[in-house]
Amino acid sequence: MNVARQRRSTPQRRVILQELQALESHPTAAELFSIVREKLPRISLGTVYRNLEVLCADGQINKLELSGTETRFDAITVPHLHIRCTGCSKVQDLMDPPLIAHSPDELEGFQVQGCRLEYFGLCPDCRNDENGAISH
Amino acid sequence: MNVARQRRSTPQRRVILQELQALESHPTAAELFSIVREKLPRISLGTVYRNLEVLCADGQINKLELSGTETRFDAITVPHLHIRCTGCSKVQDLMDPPLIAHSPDELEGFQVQGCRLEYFGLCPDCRNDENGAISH
DNA sequence: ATACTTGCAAAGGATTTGCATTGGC
DNA sequence: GCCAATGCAAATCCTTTGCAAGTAT
Repeated sequence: MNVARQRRSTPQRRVILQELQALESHPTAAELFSIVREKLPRISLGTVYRNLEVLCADGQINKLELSGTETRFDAITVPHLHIRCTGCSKVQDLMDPPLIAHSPDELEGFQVQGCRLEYFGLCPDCRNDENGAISH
Repeated sequence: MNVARQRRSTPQRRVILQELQALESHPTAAELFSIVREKLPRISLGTVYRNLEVLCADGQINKLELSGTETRFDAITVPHLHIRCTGCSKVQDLMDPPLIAHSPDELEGFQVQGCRLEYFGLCPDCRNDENGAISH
């Protein structure tokens, strides 16, 4: 069994949470690292990863494991859907999703724990780029 | 612009596709590598990755980029949903999904290309293990 | 004082890539 | 013969981990 470890309040953990809450974006660990480093120049990337893990475990933030990209994090605790840009990889909350997925308790023998519904496409900026010139 | 490269038919490419089509599972590149190696002992993992990429580009197989795990591949070209076991990471097709996600053409400024709906939970085997003893 | 946290560096795992060689066409 | 494809190994990218030192409680 998992013995619940008691948490300590450290400047690192506080700043990481605070910066994440201040962002409306969904940064990767590396992005958050460079933001937090402005406040705490000596912080290490490992500490960021460890604290993101702890904050997730405590339910203060969410880990977004979207398709095929780096893990991203957000501080919004209410369930919501995301759309990811296939051009620039930006992830945005969907405020007005076309449908909300629901999870039955059981599916074909599986005990269902949840589901993930994620849209992807080109964000407004990348649509313009496509119209413009650059192809990949 | 992408100049379409002409494809050659190699034993490696043929066996990779054939073995993937013969599987009802959704193997990772590494799993497929060890299966294919029984037929072609000298094949390298890099070749498997490169061919999976090519076969995807040609629409003969699909890449499954599910939450936070390794990329998996399947040879089923009709759209369908998946459920992933959070215990053993097995991925199974959902033959009778509780809902089918649909994609509008546009969402909040994004040009929608598609969406992914994925369930996760404990597969029958892992449910038994939980009831048994082991906790992580 | 205890034991959770940190910084640092090294290790890990998945995937990609450089390069000389092989082999479809 | 040309150039795509291969095998091999090294490189890359993201993430985790070991460890000694630091610090919240």
